Amino acid sequence: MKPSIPKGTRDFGPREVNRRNYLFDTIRKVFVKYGFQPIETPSMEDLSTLTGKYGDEGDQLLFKVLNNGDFLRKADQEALEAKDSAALVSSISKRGMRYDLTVPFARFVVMHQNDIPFPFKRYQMQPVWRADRPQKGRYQEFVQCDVDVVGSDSLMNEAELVQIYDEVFRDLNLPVTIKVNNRKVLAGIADAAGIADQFMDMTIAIDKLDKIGMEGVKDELRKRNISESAIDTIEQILQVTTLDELKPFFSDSEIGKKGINELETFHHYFDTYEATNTVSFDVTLARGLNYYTGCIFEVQAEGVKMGSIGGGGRYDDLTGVFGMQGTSGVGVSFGFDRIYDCLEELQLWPADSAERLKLLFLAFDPASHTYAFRCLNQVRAAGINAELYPDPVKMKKQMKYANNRNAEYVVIIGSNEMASGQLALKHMATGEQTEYTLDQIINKLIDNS
RNA sequence: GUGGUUGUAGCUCAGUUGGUUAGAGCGCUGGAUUGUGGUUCCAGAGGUCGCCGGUUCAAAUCCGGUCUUCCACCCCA
Repeated sequence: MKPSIPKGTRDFGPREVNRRNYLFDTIRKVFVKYGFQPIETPSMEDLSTLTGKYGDEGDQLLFKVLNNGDFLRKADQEALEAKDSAALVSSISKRGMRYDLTVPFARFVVMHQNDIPFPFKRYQMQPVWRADRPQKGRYQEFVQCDVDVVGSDSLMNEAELVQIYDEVFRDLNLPVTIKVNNRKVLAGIADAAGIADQFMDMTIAIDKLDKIGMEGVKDELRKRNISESAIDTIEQILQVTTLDELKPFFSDSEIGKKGINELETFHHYFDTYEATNTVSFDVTLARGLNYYTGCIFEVQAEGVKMGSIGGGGRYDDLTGVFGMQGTSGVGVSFGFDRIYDCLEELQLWPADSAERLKLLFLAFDPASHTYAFRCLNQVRAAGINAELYPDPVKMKKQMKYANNRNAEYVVIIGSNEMASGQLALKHMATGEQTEYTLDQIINKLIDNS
């Protein structure tokens, strides 16, 4: 048979994995510096944990795991008869692949509430799965790196999370824009326009401003049955670029005022930090997931055509659905694979991101091959990563392997070297070759590593 | 989920209105060079033309289906 892998999934070779590890390490280092602790959760969750958390579209994108055994016999026979897939699902699938890391985290917090300290600061870097139609930067299996704080209402957390964004992308040399808004400000806009009941329709429309422009947004609002007078108000508000300009619109909206107040408090903390990247208030930022209730964030890479590479915000009561009321959380997510794609496109990989082979031994004949093997063990005992070409074949072939492995040094051993104990150490990049004893070689490689 | 797009050697791609044995560059293997890689020269291997079916004397080429890729929606990381 011809081998293949499912759509939207990828294999990663040594080159990719080395680079992915560099990216993991860079992100993790910042998470740890800010005091976050790692957790991991299973790839599968009970389907009941996942369904209904991401809206109707999200539910459709959930990968469901078929029950084992004779699942059709136990299936809902009515639904089966009627070919009603939606109704059938719950009787033939009790598990699903996780869709993000936030909902499993909420489940984790509730299940382990007696074992974890609050506020609980956790990070998590694991794959998630979505049955989306793949495109560039859009996969069915991809990794998210999440940091969340649960059990603290302080806006200091928001400030720290944006700092984490800034530091990670600074360390990666990837210039980004971090957009900040607040869900309560959006509610205030709906208030000001007198359409509080059409809040969702309004946010969906204005979220598209970047893409379809002001006229497009107005059309979209009309399509969603929003009145002309409300559209006028919304249009005026969308021109706003600072919090102060926004205030007059919210004179009668308590929630709007609260939103502005939260953003001001956020800045009170955040402005003490010197950011490398652009951090800007953006009234049009809405973000889809409906569980956000406070500040919201989104990260856009500069100079790459790519969807958002990160997003997050505050949710006042995410653990509520699992029976733990009144616990607030705030968190942000890094779109690992999209960031990888950006770094790839902009060629931002550090030169040493690949774990290169330090030293490769090459031998001319069987006798020197065994001799080289003894040398190899001494070198490894000193902690230097090294290999011996497994057979004393033609030197050209062995040298070629050294090139392919990107070996930094080779040591060539034949009868002469065995007799004198002086080994030829060759630096592959320069071609320079000098004779040393094995001890000298070990010292030299330890020094410059 | 809707509409479109793509698929030919390991990789990047040619391939005429349907017409002999499907090509190139790079890579790979061997040799020039019996103790030294990246350059050069020579030779060689490697393809069920994504898959299944149809039309035809004849299909990489036309038609249908399917899978995959990418794009626009939708949504999002």
